[in-house]
Amino acid sequence: MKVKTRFAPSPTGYMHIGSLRTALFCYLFSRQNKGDFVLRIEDTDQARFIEGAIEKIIFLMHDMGLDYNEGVDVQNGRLIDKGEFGPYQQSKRREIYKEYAQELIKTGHAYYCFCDERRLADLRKQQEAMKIAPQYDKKCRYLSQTQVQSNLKQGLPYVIRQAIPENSQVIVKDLVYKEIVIDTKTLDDQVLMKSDGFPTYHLSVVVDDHLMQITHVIRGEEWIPSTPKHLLLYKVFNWDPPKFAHLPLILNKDRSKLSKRQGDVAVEDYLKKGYLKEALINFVALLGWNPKTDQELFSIDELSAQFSFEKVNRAGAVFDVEKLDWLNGMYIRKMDLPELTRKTIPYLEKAGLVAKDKNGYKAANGNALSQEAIESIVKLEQERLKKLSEIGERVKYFFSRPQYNPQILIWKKSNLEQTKKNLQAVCEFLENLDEKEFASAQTLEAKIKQFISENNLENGPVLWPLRTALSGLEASPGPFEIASALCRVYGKQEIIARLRAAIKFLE
RNA sequence: GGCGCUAUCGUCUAGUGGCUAGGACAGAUGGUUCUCAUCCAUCAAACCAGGGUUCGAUUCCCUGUAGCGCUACCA
Repeated sequence: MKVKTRFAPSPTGYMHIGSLRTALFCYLFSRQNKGDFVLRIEDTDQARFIEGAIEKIIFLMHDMGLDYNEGVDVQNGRLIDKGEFGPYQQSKRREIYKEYAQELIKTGHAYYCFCDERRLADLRKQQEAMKIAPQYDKKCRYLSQTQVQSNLKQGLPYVIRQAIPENSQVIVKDLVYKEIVIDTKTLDDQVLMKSDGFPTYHLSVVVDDHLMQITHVIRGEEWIPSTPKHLLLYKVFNWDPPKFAHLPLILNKDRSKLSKRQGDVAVEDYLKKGYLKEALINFVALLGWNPKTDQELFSIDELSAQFSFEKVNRAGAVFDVEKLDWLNGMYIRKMDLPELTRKTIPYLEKAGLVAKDKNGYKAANGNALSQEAIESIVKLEQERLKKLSEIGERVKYFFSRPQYNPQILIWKKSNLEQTKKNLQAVCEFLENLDEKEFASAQTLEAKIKQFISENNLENGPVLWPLRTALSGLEASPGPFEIASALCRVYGKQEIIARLRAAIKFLE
C-alpha cells in the first residue's frame, strides 16, 4: 500500500518547534517511500479559534520546504482543499463525525451522557480527595433506553462518550516504542462528541485518519496514553488501524516539556532571529534521531534518504540553543554571498543602517549602496555570524566613523609615539597607493606587508592601529578586509579620512 | 494518587556480555595570527542505585530511585 502520512496541527497561532520536527519526520518518511503527505487542520476546539493561524501554518510549511501534496492550502489569499479526501479542516467535517458517532451509539460502543460540568467537577474533586484516579463514573452508561429518549426529547444538553470495554487489554504496537500493553480499566469513558456538536480529538483523529487512508500516524509521545482508546475505536468500526510512530518529547533545559515560559518555542521566533531554515531543520532532525554515523550536517535530501524509525530515540531531548547556533554558523559560512546578502538586508534595515527607496538601497547617511557594496559589507562578517540578527551590531562601524579610545587604538605591546608614527606612515603609504590595489584584501595585504618589511617595521604595531583606526573595535575583521570593503563602498577617501581622524585623536 | 515512558560526558548521542566507552556542541589549553572568527592540535568530561544471571556486566533480568508525559466537553 502506498505510504501516506499526515501532519495535523491545531491552529494555535504559532508553530511549535516540536511540531516542526513532527512535520519534518512525516515529510521525510512519506518522501522516502514516495508516498503522500497530507496537511490536515485540527480545529475542533471553538474556544481556541485564532484568526489567521491556519494561513500561518501553511506559510511556514512552504517556507520550510515541507511540501505536501494533499490538504489545506492557500490560493489567491483564500483557503482551499487540495486532494480528494477533503475537506481537510475538521471544523468542516462535523456531519461526518456525527454520523460515525451515531453508528457507535447504535452498536453500543458509545452512549449519551447528560452529566453537567458541575457534577463532573464535584466528582473529580471527590476522587482526588480519595486519591483515586479521576475518571467518569459511567453514570449515564447504563441509563435505560426510555430515560435517554426522554432526556433527548427534553433537549437536555449531552455529550457522547466512548464505552470502554471493562476487562480487556489493548496492545499498542509502535514503530519507535515497540510494544505497550494497557489495561482498559485504566481508560476513561472518553468524550467523543462535545455538547457543541464538535468532536473531540479522539473521534476526529480516528475517523479522519481512516477516511483519508493514512498509513502512518506520526505524532508526539504525549499521545501514547490515548492511543489505546483510538485503537479500540478502530476495532469497533472494524477498520484496519494505521501504524503508529510516537516521537520523544523536546525538552527545556530543566527537562520539562518544551514550553513558552522558558524561551522561544515558535519556529517563527527562530526565523525572526536569523536562524536559517536549513539549520533549523538539520538541528530539529537530530533531536531524537541520529544516523548512527559521525555525520552532523544534513541536507533535507540526505535526511529523507537516511531517515528511519529504528533510529529514533525513545528518551526526550533537550533543546540546546548553543548547538543550533553552531549549526547556523556552519550554514551561514556555506551559503553563497548574494544569497546571504539578500537574507541579511532586512536585518540591516531593522538596525537602521540601510534603507530602501525607489532607487535602491541607501546607507543611513544617504550614500547609495549597490548590491555589490552591501555584499562586501556582509562578507566581512560571513565567517563570524552565528545568526543574521547579529549583523547590525557588528557592522555599525562601517556606517559611521568610529569613536576612538586610546586604550583600543594603541596595541598592548606598543605605545603612543610608535602608534602615531606608524599610523602616519601607513596613511601616507595608502594615500599614494593606487585605488585598484584595494580591490582585493589579499593583494592589499601583500602590499602593506611589503611596505612594513621594507621600512623595517613590525606587523603588530602597524596592523593593530590600522585595524582599530578603521573599525574602532578591539575585535573585528582584519584591516585588509575592512580597508578593501571600505574602498569598494565609499572609495579610498574614507580610509584616509579614518586614519587621519585617528592620528588627530592621538595628538 | 493512577497509568505509561525514559535513564551513557553539562547538552545531542554512538556503542558492546570482555573496548583506553567513540563522535559532535559547549568548556579549557596550545598553535596559526595585529584582534576576533575560522582552521589545527591537545585536555577535561558519562554508563542512576542495589540486587541477581554470568567466568565476566554499562550492555540481559528484577527492584528501587529520579525525571518526564497523560490523567478536560484542549489538542
